[in-house]
Amino acid sequence: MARKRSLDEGPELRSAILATASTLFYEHGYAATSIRDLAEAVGISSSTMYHHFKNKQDVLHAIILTFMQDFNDAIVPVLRDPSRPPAERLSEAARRHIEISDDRRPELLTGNPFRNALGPDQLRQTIALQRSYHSAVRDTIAAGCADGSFITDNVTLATMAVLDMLNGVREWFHKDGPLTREEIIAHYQQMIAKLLR
Amino acid sequence: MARKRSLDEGPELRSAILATASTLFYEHGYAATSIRDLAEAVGISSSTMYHHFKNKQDVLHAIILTFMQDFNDAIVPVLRDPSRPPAERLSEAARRHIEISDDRRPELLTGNPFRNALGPDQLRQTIALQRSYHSAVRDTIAAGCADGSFITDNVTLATMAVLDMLNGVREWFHKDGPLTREEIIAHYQQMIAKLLR
DNA sequence: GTCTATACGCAGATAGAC
DNA sequence: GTCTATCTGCGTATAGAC
Repeated sequence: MARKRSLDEGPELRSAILATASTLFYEHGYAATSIRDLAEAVGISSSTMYHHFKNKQDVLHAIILTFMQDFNDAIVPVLRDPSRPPAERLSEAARRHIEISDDRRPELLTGNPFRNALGPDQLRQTIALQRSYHSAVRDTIAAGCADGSFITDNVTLATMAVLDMLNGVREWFHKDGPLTREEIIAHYQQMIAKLLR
Repeated sequence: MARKRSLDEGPELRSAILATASTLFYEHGYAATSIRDLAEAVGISSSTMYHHFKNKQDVLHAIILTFMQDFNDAIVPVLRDPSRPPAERLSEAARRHIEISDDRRPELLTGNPFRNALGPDQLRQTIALQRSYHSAVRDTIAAGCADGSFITDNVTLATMAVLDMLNGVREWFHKDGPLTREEIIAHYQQMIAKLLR
């Protein structure tokens, strides 16, 4: 477990810490992962951790913030692209949502224990990012209703249903399962279309 | 926080411990909740905890097991009732799923950190219970496809989509929000019907 | 920038009085 | 059946050498 690191990987050390930390947090939780566990898994001493991060909370915050920003950067522009019809935008967003949350599974640290481990400002920041993503999805569904391509009794609930469906995938999908990720994406795109028609 | 308990509530003490523990675990996580935190919140000493439970892990296991058994007992018979058509069974199951997971929100302790805190046998038990619920939903959807009341390209994925939709509700629903729980249930029943048509 | 050594408190769990 | 007192190890975080 505690391999020695080569001396020239200094610049990438911060990223390595974040990658390892996200896996440990995802698997065992924030409180159950000690700085010593993390340092050992990375192959450094625990004091070196404190040279790169102020404290354990900041490691968590960096993981969550980076991921959510990347997530939004990859999907919100698609949803907000006025040159494409809403149905197409939502379908492409669904693909990316599934892909990113699968590819970077351990970085998606949600639930009360993670939320409550953040400081007040850090929490506000993540809530704002989540809200901006939710709004983009909601606005796209509303736009589809406005132009007649979608039908739903309640835009807010349809938004939550779609998001929860998409978020669920990474909880049960395994790449060695009976269906490829591409197949799952295609089926989910169809199910979302059905839900909104 | 640390009120003294009256001396005659001995028989209910175990339940009180479980109720308080589920809230603390749900809010802060398993590892972040110490036996001392729990004892203080209940109003007893930490050693009294060990008189009622072998260790902290067994408190978690008792919460999860009790909830999952109650959940299955309340819903699986509905799904397996041969006297009702599949669509009606699924709709009633959706109602109960939303109601129970809202009413007993803190007892639904899911995710890797909770799973990995259980012992191997305890984990097997919870997986078996989850599987039997999933199978009941899946079989109901398959039965609806067989008799022509449901249409779906993939029964397994439709099952997961429905379950993830339903599980999502308790994450964002608050009783002081714009919609009542009844309204949400009705909309979700409709969305599920649409998804399977 | 990384290490060893360490401060200091809190964790799970137990002993034994009442 | 509940308590006070306590064991022992591990937690976060820091000091200070190299």
